[in-house]
Amino acid sequence: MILASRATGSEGRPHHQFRLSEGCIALSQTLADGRRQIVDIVGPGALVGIVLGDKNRMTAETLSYCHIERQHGDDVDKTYSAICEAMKRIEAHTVLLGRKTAPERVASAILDLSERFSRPQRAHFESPVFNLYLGRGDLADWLGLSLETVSRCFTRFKRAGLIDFDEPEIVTLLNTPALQAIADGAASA
Amino acid sequence: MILASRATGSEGRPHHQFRLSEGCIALSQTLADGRRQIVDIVGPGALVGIVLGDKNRMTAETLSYCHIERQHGDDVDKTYSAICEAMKRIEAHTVLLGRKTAPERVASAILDLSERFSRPQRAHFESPVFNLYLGRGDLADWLGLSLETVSRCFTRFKRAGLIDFDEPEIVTLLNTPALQAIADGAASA
DNA sequence: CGAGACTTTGAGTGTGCTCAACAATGGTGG
DNA sequence: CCACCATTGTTGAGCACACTCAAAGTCTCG
Repeated sequence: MILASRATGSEGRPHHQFRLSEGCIALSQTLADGRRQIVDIVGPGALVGIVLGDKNRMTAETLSYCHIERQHGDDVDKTYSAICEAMKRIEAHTVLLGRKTAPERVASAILDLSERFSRPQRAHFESPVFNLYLGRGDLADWLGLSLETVSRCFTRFKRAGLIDFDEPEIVTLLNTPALQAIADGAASA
Repeated sequence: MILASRATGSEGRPHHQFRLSEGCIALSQTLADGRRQIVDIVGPGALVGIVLGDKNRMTAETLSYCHIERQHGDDVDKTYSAICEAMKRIEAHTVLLGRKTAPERVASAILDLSERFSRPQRAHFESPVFNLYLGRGDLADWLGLSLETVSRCFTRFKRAGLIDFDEPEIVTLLNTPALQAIADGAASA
């Protein structure tokens, strides 16, 4: 499912924004020969169409059922803090893409998505379980890797007892600190 | 030379911004083991310290003599369009880091910097000459490559007659369309 | 049951990295 | 002025990580 990608004009501030209240959206760009890069994964609470000028053509793709609410643009403080969040995400992702190894990228992605999409836990002692809305191919296009490399990292983490999954999209975190160490580049693999 | 990296608090909009009127600044982040990623290169006209919350610790480093002016934060439209520009830059850079090859990255960087830092041309027929404010190492940290790879790409472009330089920081564009084709992934090398 | 989409796994290759030596430049002090 | 050192850039050899190509397995859906 493809959403209209332009929510605002080329300059000036937009008159209203759209807030994603539920679901998951991928914003991506594609090179001439088909190489695709997912620039941001938008989760609940984030604004959609923040700075979509007309220079950068961006494709927005829903990865689940989504619910979007209109938010008035004159609530400047809310808009500003949402932009802050988007900036921080993309800045962190820049470091990931420029300087992290494949396992580090996958670990970072798992932790990031788990924080943003984990289901409410039933008991405090249960391991966090969450739904990757992205398939292996989408993860690859987000993390700047190939599909196969992503898959290999997942099985590696599974064999190492850091995560578990039966269906490839439903992941259980078994050892969050170890994953965090890998994501930060402090552990080997 | 290191600037103070926080120009705004953690949330809400800042009361004033700083506009770079002259010079060049690199914004970077560093991993625990020293790997560095330059997240953005700020040129004349751009805002400094846009979304520097306290979560993402960002280092700002001047690469030349700089002149910075205060700009009032209540000029919302100006601020907003500057944020737009910053977003577009970092989004394009995300594609570069995630999906482009080394020569494509270097060609993109040369073109980007030439647009933002080229000296006024004396005659219309002269080839554009500009100053890379970044050294090879900084370019590497910006483009997610190693210093040596950046250097090799430069000499490759030089040998191919696409650019020229005697001092490694002062570059002349000899064949902009060919560079553009490489940057876009439409030409082999 | 077969078609299609997605994932996993393997084998081999290549791009870009690491390690290393050398050259060019500029600043400092004898 | 030149020797000395630090810094930066260039170039080469070899390697490794991640990619490409390929095949087989799983699941859903018609």
